[in-house]
Order: sequence, then C-alpha cells, then structure tokens
Amino acid sequence: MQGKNKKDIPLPSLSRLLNVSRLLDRYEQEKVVSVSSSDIGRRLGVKADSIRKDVSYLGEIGNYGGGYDVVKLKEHIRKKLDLDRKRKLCVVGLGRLGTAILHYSDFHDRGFMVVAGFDSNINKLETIKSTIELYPAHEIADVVKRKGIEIGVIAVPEKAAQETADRLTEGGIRGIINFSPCSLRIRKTVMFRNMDLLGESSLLSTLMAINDSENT
Amino acid sequence: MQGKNKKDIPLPSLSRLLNVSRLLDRYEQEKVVSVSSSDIGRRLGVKADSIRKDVSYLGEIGNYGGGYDVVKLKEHIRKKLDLDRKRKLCVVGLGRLGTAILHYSDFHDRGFMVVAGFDSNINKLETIKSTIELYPAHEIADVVKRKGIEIGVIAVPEKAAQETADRLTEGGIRGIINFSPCSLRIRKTVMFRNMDLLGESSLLSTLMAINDSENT
DNA sequence: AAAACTTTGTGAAATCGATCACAGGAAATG
DNA sequence: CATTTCCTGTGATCGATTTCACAAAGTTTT
Repeated sequence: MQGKNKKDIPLPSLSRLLNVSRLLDRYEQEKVVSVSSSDIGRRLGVKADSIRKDVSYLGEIGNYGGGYDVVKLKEHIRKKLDLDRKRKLCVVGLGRLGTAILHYSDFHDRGFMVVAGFDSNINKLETIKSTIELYPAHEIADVVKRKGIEIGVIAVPEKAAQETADRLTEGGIRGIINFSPCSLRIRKTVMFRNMDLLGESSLLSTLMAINDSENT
Repeated sequence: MQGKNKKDIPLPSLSRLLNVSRLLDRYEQEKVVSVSSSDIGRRLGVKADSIRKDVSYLGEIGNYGGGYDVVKLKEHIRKKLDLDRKRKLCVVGLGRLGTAILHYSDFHDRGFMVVAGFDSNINKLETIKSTIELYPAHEIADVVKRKGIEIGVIAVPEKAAQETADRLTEGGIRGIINFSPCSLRIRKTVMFRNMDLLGESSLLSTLMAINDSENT
C-alpha cells in the first residue's frame, strides 16, 4: 500500500495544520490539557469536521471519548510535519518592504534565521544599519551556496524578480517567497509561495465589486 | 436564466483573470496586437485550457481563427470586473511593515489611494515623515467613516489585530487585508484576504520537507 | 477555393477538497 | 453496571475546479 504518504495531504489541510500547531502552543501556555476538534475549529473559524480530517491525515492520535491531549497532539504535528527544523533565510531587495522583512523579529520564534540581505544598489548596503550581513546582488549565488541558505525572499521590483529567482536557484536555494507582483518561472524542485500585495488588493477590490452588484 | 452571473466565477479564475489583465497591459506596451490563450498560458505558467475557460466566464470575445485582440480583451476584462474603480485605502499599524505599505507607490497605478495611516503609539505618528495624514488608532472608525475609506490594511501585532478589525468594521470598511498571523472574525459583508508571512514561510518550509522525504 | 492548420468556446469527465453522517470507543452518570 | 453523553476517525457524498476533447470558425497555403 502506497497511501498515507505525507505527499497526499491537501495543501489547504497542511496550512490549517500549521495554524492548529500554533493554536496548541497557546493552549499549552494557558495550561489547557485537552481540547476537542470543535474547540479548535471555533478558535480557527473552521468546521470541526475539517480539523478532524486534517489531523487524521497524520494518523490516529485523539482519545475517542475526550478530545486531544494538547501536548501530545502538538508534538504529533510538529514531528510529522518536521516543524522543528531550522532554516536559513535571506532577503533580496532592501527597499522599505525588504528592510522590514529583514528585521522581522518573529521569524526567530518560528525557526527561521535571517542570515543575509542583498541589494543591487551598493550605496544602500552602507546606509542600512543592521547586524545582518549585507551583500551586493551579484553575490547572491555565491553567498547562498556558501552559507547554505535554504529560503530566499524576493522583494525586488518586478523587473528584477525573474533574474533574482534565477540567481537564488543557481545558488541552490530550496524555497522562495515572492513578494513581487509577477509570476516567476521556477524549477519544480524549488518550492515557492507568492505574496502579492497588489494582486491581493485587486482581488479584494473585485470581490467587493461583485459583492455590491449581487446585493443590488 | 439566472446563470452567467459574475458571482459564479470561481475565485481562482478571478485571480487568474487579474493576472491576465496585467499581462495584457504589458503586451499593449510592447505593441503586441493579438495573443492566443497558449501565449498567455505560457507567460503565466497556466494551461491554455484554463485561460480560455476563465475568459469565457466573461462572455465571448476571441476570434476563432486568431486568438484575442489585446486591447479588446483588456477592456473586456477591465469592464466586466470593474477594474477601473478607484478605492481609498488606509494602513493600521505603522511599524516597519506598515510604513512600507503606507509608502508603497505602486498602489497608485492600480487605482488605490492611500489616504490615512493609524498607530496606537502617538509618538510614532510624529516621527514618521509622510505626506499621508496620520491619526491615533482610536480615531479609526471616525476617520474611515468621514473619508469614505473602503479598504483597511492591518499591519499591527497579533494581539491588536482583532480589535483593529472591529474598529475598521465599525467605521464601515468594505474590505480588509490582514498581515497579522491570526484568523480574524469578520462580518460576512466585509471581504477580506490574509497575507501571513509567517504562515507562508512555515508552509513553504513544510513543503520543502515533504519534497525532501518524497525524493528519498 | 479547397485543403491544411490554428485557435476559440464549451459540454463532459475527472479530480480535488469540504462536508456529512455515523459507527466505534471512552468517560460520566445514575 | 447499564445508560447516556461526548468525542474521534473515516467512508460516502457533495460541490467546486480543472482538465479533456472536440465541434465551430477563422486564417493561411497552395
């Protein structure tokens, strides 16, 4: 039997499981011992059914009578989804947005180490005060390789985005978060996620317009 | 017949159509007159079938023999999805990320007017140099109402996110973009989109881990 | 102007994810 | 200790999206 592979977990389920994991952290701090799928669902704005199905992708863990043991479920998810792994991360493009990400302190708590920043404007590298090492953009591939950086955050202007992705890939990057509002061609071995503020804003605006026209 | 309502367009299709629209802008600049669904698909990393189906939700427009007229298709999408609408937008939470968004100049070109910034720290309001009007957070509802602001961007710490959403809603906001890493309870009449950098990073990391284990 | 080719638009089929509904099992109650 | 109550885990179902496959129609070629 080939089933029950982690590969088989739907992306939306994965995403929810990560939220569950964080919620469990909070429950643990609050000294809560046990939670039910409906507790979790309520806090997350998701149906209890979904939570149960999501959890069940990772194998049995709950107590038929009385919900899930908070610590046990937390460990279960962390182990199955490899959440304790630490990853080195770099930021390319040190405009306002890139600089904000570079200094985003919450990365630390989630196992991400911001170890480098890049910009093609060398003057900018000197004006930014930071304890994080900064490099000119043409060194991306070298530095990524040398430091073993696994994740690259792209915060450059649209025009430079594809080239940035290529350089990161050349350095052996394993994952990319793309803040630029364009679709990148990226090798299938490199995972990536888009975070397109303009795109989301436009989509939101369109949803608002549709919502209007429907209630007319 | 009730069908063919804009409401019926799937969300993923809407999102793709917005990308198509932007791609067409570029084609227009490049003086390209006509494109086929496969041209578009290739540039966007999407199958041509999908593009055709997406476009067809808006009604017939292409030329059976020779693809789509760039200008005509662009206008078609813009009109059907009401993309020429201007929206006023505000940013709540003026940390590094919020300030970056406040000054994000590309908003302008897409019909968004950034007309206000809010922060609960009054000292911060004085230190930020900006031509955009800044207000203390307790005035959110008032200012949103008075200025007719339709979209609110939430860039406050997790703890303050729900309260911010409530204040925006109280002011009659119509859409919210939430950068905080938590799920908000928001009325169904208010559209919203989440942009959770930590969540996306964690998801990316998990995808990378799964990708590893699968190729072992 | 017929033949060969290209490309659209769209029902139909397949896939994917969310929801339902309920059997199975544990604790709580009387 | 029988009964009620409360949960989980999961097949079955349903709905939404994607993909397929092909007829209809325009363009190019010869």
